[in-house]
Amino acid sequence: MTSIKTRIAPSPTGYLHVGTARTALFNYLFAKQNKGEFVLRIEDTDKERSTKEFEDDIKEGLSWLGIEWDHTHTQQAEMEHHKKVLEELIEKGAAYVSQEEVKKEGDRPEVIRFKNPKTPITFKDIIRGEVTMETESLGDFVIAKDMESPLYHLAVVADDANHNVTHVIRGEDGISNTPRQILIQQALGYKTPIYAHLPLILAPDKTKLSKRHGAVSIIEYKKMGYLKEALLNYLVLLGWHPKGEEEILSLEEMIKLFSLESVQKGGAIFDTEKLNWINRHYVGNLNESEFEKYIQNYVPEEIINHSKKEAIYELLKERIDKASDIQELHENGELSYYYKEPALDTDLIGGNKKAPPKEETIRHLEALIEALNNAEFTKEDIKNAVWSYAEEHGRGNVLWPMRYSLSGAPKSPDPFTLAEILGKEETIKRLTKACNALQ
RNA sequence: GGCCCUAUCGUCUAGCCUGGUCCAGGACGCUAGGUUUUCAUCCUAGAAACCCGGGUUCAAAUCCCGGUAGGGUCACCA
Repeated sequence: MTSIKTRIAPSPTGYLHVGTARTALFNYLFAKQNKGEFVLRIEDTDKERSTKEFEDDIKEGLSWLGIEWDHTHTQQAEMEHHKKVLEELIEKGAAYVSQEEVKKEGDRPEVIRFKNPKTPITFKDIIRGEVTMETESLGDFVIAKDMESPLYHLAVVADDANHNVTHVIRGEDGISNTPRQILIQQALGYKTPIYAHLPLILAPDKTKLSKRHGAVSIIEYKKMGYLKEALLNYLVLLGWHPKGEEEILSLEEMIKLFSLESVQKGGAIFDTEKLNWINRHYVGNLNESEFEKYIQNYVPEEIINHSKKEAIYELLKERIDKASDIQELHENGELSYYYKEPALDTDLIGGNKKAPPKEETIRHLEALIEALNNAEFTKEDIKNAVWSYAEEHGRGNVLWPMRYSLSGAPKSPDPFTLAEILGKEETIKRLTKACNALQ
């Protein structure tokens, strides 16, 4: 049995987007679980549009995700071989130099066309079964601009054969290219690889991902603060599902459980909500130091230098889906109260809806100040100092003013945690200020 | 338009090959309730789907046929 080899063959004319990343992942998974090889081939035959920047982005994205390739090569480096294949094709009479009408700028008067035998092509697709296509309408398609400039179909066939690629796992948009490639393989006497055409990842409007809709670089997801484990986990669930009901999977588990045969046929819409949920799950598993490192570029200085930053981080952890959410929290004023005395809206001190008369709220605040003056300042002690009073006068009536006085925000963590983080002096100060504001 | 692919809750999907155990299961989201005020977390409950029409069969989400809908692809791009 020959050993299995798969490849991901992106062209450096665009970023590594989620579609390509998912295709790479499936290729990787299939190769690894079969103890085979996974290679990266940069398809840069289009010299005008290929850039180093995109090539770097593709490699950076794959590396970040942990999708490691065993070998890499560019098609530019295969030029000599392509030329030889082209010559062989012409020699065999399977391709010919064709005189062309120059229709648009850049057109050449002479190109190389494949002599299409126009026989119907049937190929085996692991995901879709047998697929048959007529090739009549393809005509004598162009396979090279000249002997030095092979085009996609020729290069793909030459490279896959030359590098012994056994399984071509690619997006469904490649399915209509397959007959052309098989025709070339047959003319050359090459073995046809086994195909598997993956369902497309769709934008929310059910169309193919495009530059204006979702086809951004994977690196952008990294910048938004998505964890690679989460993105990988979400991606593997797009078009495939493990047998059991557990959806949270590590790369190792994916390699073990993945099955190309059970890949879905229909396209899958990319759902940011679920990605966020999965990311939140992985964020929750981060330990203290991992979490601190994870959010370091998103947290304001004041929090980083805060004496109680560990406690604040713990709170932050359960309020975010991804690191960049912290910036949003900050902009909404849900962070500044940890280090800065908040501005209070006197109408909100008593409560956000059915607030009791302010005389009553003043009394509660005074009682809180007195109780806290004599308390130790751990969360537990604070709660104990205040709890029976709050029970007696209505939790909402007492605890809301306490919480709001400390945070100045309609939404925030509970007042005990807040008070502990602020410390006794600052807590009493803010409570007193709220009390005075009501007079 | 030609060729091709696809069709289960809003979304990702299990089940389909080997018809009955499926008045269709899970997850995200949503709704309601609960957990020491608000927000978040967490817990519990709930609403929510077999595209349509024929056929085969005692029995169809599952098999067959036909529609319909959606998508992909038709470059001297990859």
